[in-house]
Amino acid sequence: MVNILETAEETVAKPTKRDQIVAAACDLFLEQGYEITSMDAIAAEAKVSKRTVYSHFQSKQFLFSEIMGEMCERFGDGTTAELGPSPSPREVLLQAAKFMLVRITEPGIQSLMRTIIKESTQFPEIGQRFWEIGPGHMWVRITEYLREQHRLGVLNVPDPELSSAQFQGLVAGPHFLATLFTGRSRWSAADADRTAERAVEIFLASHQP
Amino acid sequence: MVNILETAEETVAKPTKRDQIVAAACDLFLEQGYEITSMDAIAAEAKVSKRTVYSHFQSKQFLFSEIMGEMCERFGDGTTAELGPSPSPREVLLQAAKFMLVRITEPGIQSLMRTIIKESTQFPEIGQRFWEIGPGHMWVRITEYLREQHRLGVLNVPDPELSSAQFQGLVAGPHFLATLFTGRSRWSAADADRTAERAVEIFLASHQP
DNA sequence: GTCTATAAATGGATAGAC
DNA sequence: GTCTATCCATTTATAGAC
Repeated sequence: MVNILETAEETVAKPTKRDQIVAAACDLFLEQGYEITSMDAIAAEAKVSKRTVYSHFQSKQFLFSEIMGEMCERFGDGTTAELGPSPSPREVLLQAAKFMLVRITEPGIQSLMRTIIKESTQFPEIGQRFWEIGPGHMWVRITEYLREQHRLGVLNVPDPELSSAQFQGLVAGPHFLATLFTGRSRWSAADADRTAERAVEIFLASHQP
Repeated sequence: MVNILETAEETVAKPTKRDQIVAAACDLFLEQGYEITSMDAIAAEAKVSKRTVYSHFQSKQFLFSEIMGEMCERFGDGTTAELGPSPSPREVLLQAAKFMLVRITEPGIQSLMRTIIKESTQFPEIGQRFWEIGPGHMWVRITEYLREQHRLGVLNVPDPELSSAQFQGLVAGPHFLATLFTGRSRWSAADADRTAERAVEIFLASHQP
């Protein structure tokens, strides 16, 4: 029911048929997954004939890939901000942790991640793309940041790649694992700040020089 | 191609038709997921007519639910061992961490988890069951253990539920996150021991009284 | 229990008119 | 670009013989 993807330009003007199709497909794919969602259902939801869908998107696979790719890009926006420069590692990591948690706890994003994980065996390029833009990108950036802090002697991080992954696990774990299997977690967006702070505390306490 | 589920009783005797069906369905469901796998394919893989499949399992949903439930049970075996009593929290947590990593890095289990995540919107009871038997069970046990250690003054764990989840994230994160999206991780089963040790170190360093 | 054959429904994709 | 109507392949599930 949540529509993440909206055409940026001129949301005021009445939506074109294509927009309607994209919105409908977006909702249904995220809600049900690729296989279950039929082109009939998309056409119906978009209040458009099935032929119109096919005149805009040559196939179901193409439509799905197009939409998911676009959503990955949208998801990536905002993760490009630099990590620091900031006075203390505590501030930098806290900012990163909070950013991750904001992202992870958005309902739309949860559906997106779930759908990508679901279909990543059939559409590996989508999983890869999301990884590179989202968690993978964050992992690389934190890795580089930690490596630098280690070099400067501010932190003790002999294996920055592993530490970076552990940081991500520490931050995201509580909100993530249960959600994947049961659909809900003990912690919600309201707990995000506290979770972030606790994660950073734990991480820093064990990486002092 | 990996068959996790095998009938425990009399694996020596020649497999019954039912066994063949179960084995085939197991393979195909884990490999392709619920929707894509057809009853035709299962019958073919089991070298049995489709009618025979239906005489053993009343529907595709039933077959899937039955098999996944059974695999959850098998997965749960071994997680029931007690946490401790052991001299040091380090030993107990290390044992738990290694156990988790052994489980997580098994190829068969990865397929299982992936399939459960995929189908947990359609079959929520399966996701729930797996959670309760697997990660959720571990989470509860570690929570209780940490609560007790806090009470005894051995560790400082003001919020055992959160700490338990963080411990899981710390241990599983590196092997888990990338695998879900890209299908492979930078760390493999060979790194498991080191990952476990590092996770326990980090956790303990930040929970000293 | 097991098979071949088939029913009944659905889904992806297209034809051709407007 | 858009629509109605339709083709064709596939899929779940069942009938009835052995």
